Formats: sequence, C-alpha cells, structure tokens
Amino acid sequence: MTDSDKLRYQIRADIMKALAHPTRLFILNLLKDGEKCVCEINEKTGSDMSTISKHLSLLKKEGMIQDRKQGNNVYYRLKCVCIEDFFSCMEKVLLNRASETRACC
Amino acid sequence: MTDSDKLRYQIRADIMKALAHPTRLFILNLLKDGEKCVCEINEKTGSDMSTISKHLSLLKKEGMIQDRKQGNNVYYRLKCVCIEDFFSCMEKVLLNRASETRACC
DNA sequence: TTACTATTTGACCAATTCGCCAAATAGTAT
DNA sequence: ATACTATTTGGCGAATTGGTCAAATAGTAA
Repeated sequence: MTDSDKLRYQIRADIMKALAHPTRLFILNLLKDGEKCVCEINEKTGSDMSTISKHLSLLKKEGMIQDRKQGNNVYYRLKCVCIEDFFSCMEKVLLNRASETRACC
Repeated sequence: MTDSDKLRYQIRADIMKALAHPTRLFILNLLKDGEKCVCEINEKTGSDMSTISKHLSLLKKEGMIQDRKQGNNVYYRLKCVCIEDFFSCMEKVLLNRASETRACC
C-alpha cells in the first residue's frame, strides 16, 4: 500500500466507521422518512441526549446528514439519498450469508 | 429502539465494522480482481503477516470473503460480488461531500 | 522421523470508541 | 434582565480494537 493508497482508504474507512454503530444506523433509517428534530430522534432511540448528539455530530462530520436550526430545535436530514444504497448492500450481504451460496446478487 | 431493533441494527453494524478499516478495504479491493493467496495480500499491504491474518479472519467471520487451502497456501476470494456495491456507495458519498449539494445521486 | 514454509492464534500493550454526567451554549419567553 | 428549553461539549472511566511478538498449527519435502 502506497502512502496515497493509505490516505485514500483511510477516508473511505472513516465513512464506513460512521455507519458502524447500531444507533447511527437506526438514526439514518429514521431520517429516510424525512427530516427529524433531535428530540424526536432521542425519543425513538431512548438513549441519553448527549449520546445522540455525539452520534449526530459524527454523521454530520462524515457527510451523511445535514442540520438546520429553527427556534430551540435542530432538525437533521439525510444529505444524500444514496445512503439508502448502503442499506440495500447490507441486506444483500445478509441474504448471501444466510444462503451460503456464492452466486448471490 | 426495541430489543429486536437493537439486535437487527447490531448485526448490520457488525458488517459495517468489518469494512471500517483501511487495510480491510484495501484487501477487498484486491480481491475484486480474483482469488489471492495470503502471501500475495501480505506482500501488497506491507503489514505484519499476523495482522493481515486477523483482518482476513474478521472479513471471513462477517461473510465478506471465503477461503480455500491448497498445499501450504490459503487462498481468499470475495464471497459475494455485491461487496463492490459498497465501494460505489462510498464514492457517491465522497462526490456528494465534495460538491456539498443535496441533489447528488 | 526432522526440517521447512505458510498461516493462525494467544498474550499483551497502546489507541480508539462509547456512554454517562455535568457544564456550557443558544434560543425563546416573561 | 431572569428563567426556561433544546442541544452541544468536555471530561472521565469502561470496553473494544489494532498491532507486535512469540508460540502453535498444518502442510510439504527430504
């Protein structure tokens, strides 16, 4: 691996890291249905508010979501519809794992 | 999040975790071109053999790759072509991030 | 059998990630 | 101005992950 490869793959790994947490996947799935306020997200996950806030800030940093402030509330939305592609990719891997055949998709 | 949601998203997060490392992404990319021996993978990454072996075993555990032993060598291959989808998803996110527009893909 | 090669595994330490708590910030309302 | 609400940030300890070394394993060759 050259140094340029290292950087290239590190950037991509950071994107995958942002997806590598159950709560963050849950949040992204919530946002597929449209913009949500932090308090709504918090309510549906049942985690501590500060924990959710940190998950949101990581997702934002990695370019998965965008935010908008209105009054006391902050609303988050997917930045890119293509994020749903990740979910369909995951489902394929799971299906493949279940069937244990090589010709899968 | 219900308990069943938790399990469901944990399983998916584990798949993403397997992809959340630059060396593992590099390995998967290598295997796109076909089966490779551990020694070949090791040579191209330049990491310690035991480190590579652990990366391979994680990728195998998560259902991304399969192995085959022949003589002294172990050959690994992608278990599912759809893994390439993850790469194209990542490229879309990167493009989107670069353009900073919402209508991306 | 012994020696050799390729790969995996276990132990250990360093670095990172996670979640909780308390404090800080930014906006609204009185 | 003060009080209140929503959200973010910083600190800290626990848990997980990553890399290195040495030892173990499995196969081949002599």
